[in-house]
Amino acid sequence: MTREHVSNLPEVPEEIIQHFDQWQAEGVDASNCPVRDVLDRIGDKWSVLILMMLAREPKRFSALNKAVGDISKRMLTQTLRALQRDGLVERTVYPTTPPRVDYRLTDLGHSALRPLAGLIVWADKRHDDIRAARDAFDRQETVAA
Amino acid sequence: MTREHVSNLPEVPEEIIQHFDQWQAEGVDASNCPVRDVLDRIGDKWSVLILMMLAREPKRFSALNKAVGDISKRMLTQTLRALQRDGLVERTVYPTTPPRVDYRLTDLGHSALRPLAGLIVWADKRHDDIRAARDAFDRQETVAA
DNA sequence: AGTTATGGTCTCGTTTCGTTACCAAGGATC
DNA sequence: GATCCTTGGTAACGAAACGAGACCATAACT
Repeated sequence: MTREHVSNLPEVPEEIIQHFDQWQAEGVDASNCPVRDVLDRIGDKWSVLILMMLAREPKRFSALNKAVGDISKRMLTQTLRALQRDGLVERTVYPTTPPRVDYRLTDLGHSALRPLAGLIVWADKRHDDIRAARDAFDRQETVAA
Repeated sequence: MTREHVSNLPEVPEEIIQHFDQWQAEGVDASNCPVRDVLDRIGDKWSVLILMMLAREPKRFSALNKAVGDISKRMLTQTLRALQRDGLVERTVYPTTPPRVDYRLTDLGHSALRPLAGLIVWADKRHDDIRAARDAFDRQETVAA
C-alpha cells in the first residue's frame, strides 16, 4: 500500500531510505547523528539565506544586512560567526576607517550550495501547494471552532 | 577572481544563482520570498528529522517519539501539526482505546524527500570537514583569549 | 566642533523551547 | 468493581533564544 503510493513518485534513492531506517532503529539523537549535527546549524532561520546571498560573490556586512532586510545586526553577526566556525564562510577584515569586513564562501561553503539549491527549487515549485494546504487547514480549524 | 574560485567547484546552475541575485536586489524579506516562507517551516529543529523518519512508512506518534529520542512530546506534536498544516504529512486517528494515531507523508511530503536527501548526503559527506573547521576555530579562540 | 560611516556589542522585553505533571477512555487484572 | 496500564496528547512553568534599539570607537570630511 505504502509501496504503491511511493512507487509513482520521483524516487528517493533506496540507499538513502536505508540510512533513515538505520538511524531510526538506533534512535537518532544529536550526539550520534551527523545529520543532526549539521542540520542544527544549517537549518536555523538565517544560515541558508546568507549562504545564498554569498553565492555569487563576497559581500560586506552591511550589504548582507541590507540584502536580507529583516535580520537584525545581532543575528547577522551571530549567524556569520557560526558559519565561519563551521568553515563555510571566511571573514576578512580590512583595517581601514570605517572598518570594512568581507564575507565569502569557502570551498566547503560552496559545496553546500548545490544541495541547498535543490531545496530552494523545490520550495519555489511547491510553494503554491503548501500555501493551499495551509489555507485548507486553517479553514477547517475555523469551521471546527 | 571570484569566478575562478567558483569555476573549479561542482557547479551550481547559473539559473539558481541568478535567482539569488534577484532576491538580493529586491531585498529578501519573509513576505515576498517563497524560500523564506518554506524554509522557516522545513528548516526548524525537528521537521527534517521527522520527514526522514516517515520516509519508508507511516509511523505512530509513539514510534516517532522513540525514534527521534530527544524530542519532547510537546515539540513532536507541534512539529507534526505544522507539517500537517503545510500538507506534508497526513494524520489518521483510529478511535480505539488507547487511541492510535498514524502519521504518513503525503505526495507533497514525499516530493520534499529528494531535495532533503541531497542535503543529508552532503551533511554526511562533509561532516568531518565541518568538525575539523570547528575545532580549528575554537582552538584559535582559545589561543587568542 | 560636529557629522557621517562601518561593524559590531549590550541591554532588555518578548517568543520559543524543554521538562514535568496531568488527563481521558476503555481493557485487563485482581 | 476498584485499580492499573496504555496512548496521544495538553497545561504550566522556568530556561534559553530571539529581535529592536541604543550605544561605541575611529577617522575622514565639513
